[in-house]
Amino acid sequence: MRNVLTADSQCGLLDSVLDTPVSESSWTERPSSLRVGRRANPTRHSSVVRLVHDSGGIPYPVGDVVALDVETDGNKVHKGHRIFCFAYKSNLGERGFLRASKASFAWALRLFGDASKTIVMHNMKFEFHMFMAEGIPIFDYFEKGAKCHDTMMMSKVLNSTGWDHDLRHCAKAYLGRRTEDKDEIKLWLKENNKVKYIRARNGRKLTFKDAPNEVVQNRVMWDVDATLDLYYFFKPRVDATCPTLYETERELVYVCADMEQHGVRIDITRAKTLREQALKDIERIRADIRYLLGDLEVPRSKKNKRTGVREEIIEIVEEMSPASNAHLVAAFKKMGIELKYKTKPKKDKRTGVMKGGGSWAFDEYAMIRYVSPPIVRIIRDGGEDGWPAEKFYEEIHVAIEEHDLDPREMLPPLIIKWRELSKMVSTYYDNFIEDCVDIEVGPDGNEYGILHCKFNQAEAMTGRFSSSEPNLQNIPRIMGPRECFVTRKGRLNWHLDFSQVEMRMFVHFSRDEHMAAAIDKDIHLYVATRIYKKPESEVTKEQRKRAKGTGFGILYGSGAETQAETLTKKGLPTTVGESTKIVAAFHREFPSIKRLTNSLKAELARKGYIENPFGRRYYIPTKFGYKGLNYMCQGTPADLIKAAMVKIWKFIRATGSRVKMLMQVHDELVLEVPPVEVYKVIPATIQMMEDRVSYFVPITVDAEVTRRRWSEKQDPTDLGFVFNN
DNA sequence: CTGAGAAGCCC
DNA sequence: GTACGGGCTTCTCAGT
Repeated sequence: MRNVLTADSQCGLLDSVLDTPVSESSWTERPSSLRVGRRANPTRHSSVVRLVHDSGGIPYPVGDVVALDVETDGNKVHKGHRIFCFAYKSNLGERGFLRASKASFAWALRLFGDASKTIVMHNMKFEFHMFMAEGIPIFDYFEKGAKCHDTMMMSKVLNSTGWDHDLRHCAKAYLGRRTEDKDEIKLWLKENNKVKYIRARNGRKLTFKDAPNEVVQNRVMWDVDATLDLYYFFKPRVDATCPTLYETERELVYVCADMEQHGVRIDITRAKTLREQALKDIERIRADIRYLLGDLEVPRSKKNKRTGVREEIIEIVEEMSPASNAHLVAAFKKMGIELKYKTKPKKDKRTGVMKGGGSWAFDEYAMIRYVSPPIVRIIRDGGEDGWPAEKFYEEIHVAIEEHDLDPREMLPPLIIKWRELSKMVSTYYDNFIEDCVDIEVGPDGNEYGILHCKFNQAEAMTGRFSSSEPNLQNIPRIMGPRECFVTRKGRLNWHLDFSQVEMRMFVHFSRDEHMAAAIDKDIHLYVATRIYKKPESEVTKEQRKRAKGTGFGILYGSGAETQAETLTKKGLPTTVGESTKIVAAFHREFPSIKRLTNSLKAELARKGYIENPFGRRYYIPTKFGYKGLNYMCQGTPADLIKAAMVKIWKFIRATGSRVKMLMQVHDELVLEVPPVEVYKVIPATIQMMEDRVSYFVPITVDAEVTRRRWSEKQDPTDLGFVFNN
């Protein structure tokens, strides 16, 4: 195994670092609770790997560029995971490996506060969280001019359409590093986690912290080494192509870190109540289905290991699972429903290659086609309005009776409801209940907690954020989950959203005068008047819906077939012939769109990429040129809101405001505001988000406010707030 | 234990 | 000839 600490030492400073004696006490200060795979006395191999000890006198780097990386016992700071060691390497070749201790954090404090240093990290938001948990005031230092750089964000802005911006991929792609060394620690964990008695002894899975010193050191030194080299690789390229975009993303890391750290407040009791209710409903549906179906005979195929021949085994299933395709096939067959619809192959996101498809389909659209109109109507209405299970249930029974339908028609709607409910439980309620921290009991006796999610800056190709662990960007608009999101005590949550922003971008890039004139009214209605050549008063609701669907379809680059399918799925039965006509009419009325698409394709062919107004480049393979329009219309608002977030965050901090940013949902920003600050902050914020001059149509912001629950979002004027711009 | 496929939630 | 944009999570199943 290569020892990174003693390899290629380039200067005397390094030697002085390495010669620092390892004190016995520094190791006993924070003894690991574990001795797994570790030598009893680490000092014994200090002749092999010499350490910068953590008992004071840690050498401070002379080099002005310092790469930093931490190792932790988990990746959730709010769950108590902490740094157990970290490492650095400077541009002068100085390196060090530090165990977590008062002294080493004091060292880090000095470094982060040192405006003469450039600190380089890969995914620095993580380091920020971890060092802030140790008391290092990262945000204050930002304001005092400390410069932290993030090679992950550099990678992202240089290649927004790339997927992998983690250290492993960057080091491999840009530095030609071999990644086997980096994986050593993972392999160690994998091996040792397999050993049951080791896990049993500790009562938990092993983490990086449990790995032997050498393994940890090799890993963290590999990381800082790669990070530093990546910085020098990326820096000139960023400076040459997109310095402003990078600066926004870099500063935005602080904003995201702040949002993630603050978190949103959850009414845990409400989540528990809703969960219980959903489970009750599920139980009832389960019983009904059981009554309908009885036992199911489900064929299973297994390959014989020896012969390689497929064997069919019949499994008797008493309780079917609505998520199991095999169960559904058996259930439909038993009900005597002839299976008709198969799943379609889907494009692999990365390669664009068609994958999958060919199984029997049981998604909602397929289900709807198996039942008669009264049931379809209930499924549709119930879905749109978010009926409680009880009502849904009643309606189905009534419909069966009134229309004298075959009771077997109950199966599809019951499955749909079952899936919907279990989705609510496992994706939303369960996570709300389990992931909350800082739990407290409110004056109403309810339990409240804080939910921290991740906002990822380097995931979406267009430049949007994504959210995960848990994802706060896909909370259902109807039904229970939004009831669980509550304001903090003495705060209002303000939801500021860009109005019709994708459509506005559409108009901006196409320079369509007529659409521009209608954008502040009802754009979809206007499009309908043009497509159908009718005055507004004669446009039906359906026609408007079709026009709206067509607008989005074109924005997404879709053809007539998909349009027809999408509209039909949405309850507007449309043939391919009809949709072809509508799409043609759209292009006839708004020829600027075709021109725009073509010019973007031409730009792509010429340069190999297209670039949005913020300098974000999309390297799109030519065959995916149809995506260009969408990337521009989706990516531009993404950068617009990112820039606004940085401005707003700086404003909040500069004015000593107590406003906090809570979350971002693509075209919407949620701020937590003390009532006394509403007039000071909200108009200013809206102004920072809006842009009434740079675009062909003004970019405007709508505000809504929640006093208590997200599900009860209101118009601010209804609460007595009046803004006159 | 992992990966693929299906489903379903958001903008 | 080509075809609906961008995300995340959960569940099941089959083969490792």
